[in-house]
Amino acid sequence: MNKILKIYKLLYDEYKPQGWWPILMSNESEEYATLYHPNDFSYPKNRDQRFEISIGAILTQNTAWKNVEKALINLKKQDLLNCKGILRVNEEKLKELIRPSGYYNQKAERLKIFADWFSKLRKIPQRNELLSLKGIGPETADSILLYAFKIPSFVVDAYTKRTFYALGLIKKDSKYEEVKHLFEQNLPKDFKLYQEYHALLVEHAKRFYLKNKNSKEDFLKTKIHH
DNA sequence: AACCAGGACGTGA
DNA sequence: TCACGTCATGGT
Repeated sequence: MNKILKIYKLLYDEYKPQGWWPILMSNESEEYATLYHPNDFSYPKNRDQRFEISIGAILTQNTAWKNVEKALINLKKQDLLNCKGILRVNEEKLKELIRPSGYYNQKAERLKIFADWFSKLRKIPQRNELLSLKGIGPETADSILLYAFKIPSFVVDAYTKRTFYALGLIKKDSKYEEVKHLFEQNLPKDFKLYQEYHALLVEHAKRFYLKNKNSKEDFLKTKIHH
């Protein structure tokens, strides 16, 4: 078994399935929260849910999910968490609603641009189409493809790089596409596996590779060799 | 009370 | 191509 797949199995055995992507739900008392759904890999119910996941991917750029959740709830309460809603609301109002997620000036503009593109979307998007939109870089594009459209496109984030650099599997200055290829060339092309692997790496890195606070020794270091 | 979070873009060399 | 500054709120 190759090392990349072995690491996945070690992570999967260590942590519970993570159930990304978190979706906005309301409980009995009509309070909203984003919830994870372990072992649920069903295709997004409808167009609105694919849109919600995409918007979340944009809003979470360099931002803690808790802050994104606040923004999503603000939009939902105004019935604006859908393509038409984002197109309808005026940009200043949009800025106000997504303010908790940070960078709200640029993110508001980018949500508008994305909603405009999404409204004309009639087929599965290509990666290059997404990358051509202002505000969507490689990680956001891959997140949208993988979680909103269930296309096996591996997501590489800062946590992934930190962990794999610590394990000696990539260089510190490895490019996004290099790391992406490393995973995709060593894994079966399975969107469920890609989703779970990415989420598990985030969970692992939060425990062992928080910036400037890597106190504990990564258990993977000893186990990946035998 | 600094430091950082599930990045991306514009600029200058 | 690429290093660097910028964008911004909220949690620890």
